[in-house]
Amino acid sequence: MDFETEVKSIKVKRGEVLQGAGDISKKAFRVESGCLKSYVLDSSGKEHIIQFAPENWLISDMASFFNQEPSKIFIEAIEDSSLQVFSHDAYSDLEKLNDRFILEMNHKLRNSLIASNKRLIALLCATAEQRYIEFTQTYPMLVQRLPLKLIASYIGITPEYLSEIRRKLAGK
Amino acid sequence: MDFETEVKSIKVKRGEVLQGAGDISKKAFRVESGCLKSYVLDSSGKEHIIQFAPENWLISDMASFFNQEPSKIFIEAIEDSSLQVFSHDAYSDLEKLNDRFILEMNHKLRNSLIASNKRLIALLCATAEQRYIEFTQTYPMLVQRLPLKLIASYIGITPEYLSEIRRKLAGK
DNA sequence: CGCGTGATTGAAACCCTTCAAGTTTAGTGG
DNA sequence: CCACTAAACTTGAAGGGTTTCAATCACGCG
Repeated sequence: MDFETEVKSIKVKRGEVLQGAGDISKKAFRVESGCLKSYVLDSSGKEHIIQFAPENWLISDMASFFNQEPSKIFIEAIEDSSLQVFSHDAYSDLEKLNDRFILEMNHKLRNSLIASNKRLIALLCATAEQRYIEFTQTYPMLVQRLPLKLIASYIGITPEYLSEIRRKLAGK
Repeated sequence: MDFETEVKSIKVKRGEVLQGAGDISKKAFRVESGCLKSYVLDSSGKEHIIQFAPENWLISDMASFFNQEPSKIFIEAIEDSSLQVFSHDAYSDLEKLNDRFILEMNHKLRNSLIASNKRLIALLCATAEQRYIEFTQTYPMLVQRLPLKLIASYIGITPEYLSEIRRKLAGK
């Protein structure tokens, strides 16, 4: 069993849901082209975006994928996309057989954790306006590419308020 | 060079700062007894707690430790504590020499990432009251042990407002 | 005892949300 | 390629959650 046999490529259309809350995640995705999002729904049904995944990003519900417990996260295509799909079994095998794979995964996990903590700090420390500015600096491509609505959800505010922030910033 | 030679134990007093913002982190800590916190200061100088580390927890500024870049994070003892200290060099050596160590670290990183994402989701989705209730359920020991002020900082609100939440919850 | 730190309370102010309406933009089928 | 419709964006007013500030109270420790 080698790498090739375990990883397949698929194409999905915008709006397609690859994983729903309640599922036990059996798959992780690497985006070849297009863009995905992962999100949760709060108690009032509002969507909160956890992650965007444009080209070359990995996306999965780690809690569900690694611990094989029911997911609370949705993964959905926000553009027509082409994806590599990693099965949980393939991941386990690679982890057992391939030292270099583990070390690489180690570095990816680290970087994800650093990024996650950075976002946490922003939510704790920064105002909505500061978070928006930081987002535009960190992901300039995504600002062009994504609807305002999704960016608002990512930085933790309403689209209406982001609209107001933009107007204010434009006026400077 | 083996594990023992690289890890030493130290004792620190409450209030002692083990790492300051601006430092390049050369150390990670495992708490044997006592409790540490890590935190950042926002632009107005207010403290926001990233992590508590009671017995058996690891604490470090991962961004600085792994990437050897200047830290934005403070690490400070909130009780008299006894610590194991891991140097960055020791970590690098262990990573090169010891497969089992990498795999273990892999699992720890995963769990940290899952926890970090969980907290992110709480900040995005839940009200302050819900976050406080979740905190009391997740860390019942810490609720006893820590001053309200620190818990407020951790869940991202002011001590005054947490006080109000507590009164309201007690009234039920 | 008295001092300092932490907890509580209340009032005013602020950030952000909600709701509702109107305008623009983008996707789709004829 | 245009027309139609749905979706995205903007705007404003009202309201809620949270902060700020200031004052008071409780308490552990020297």
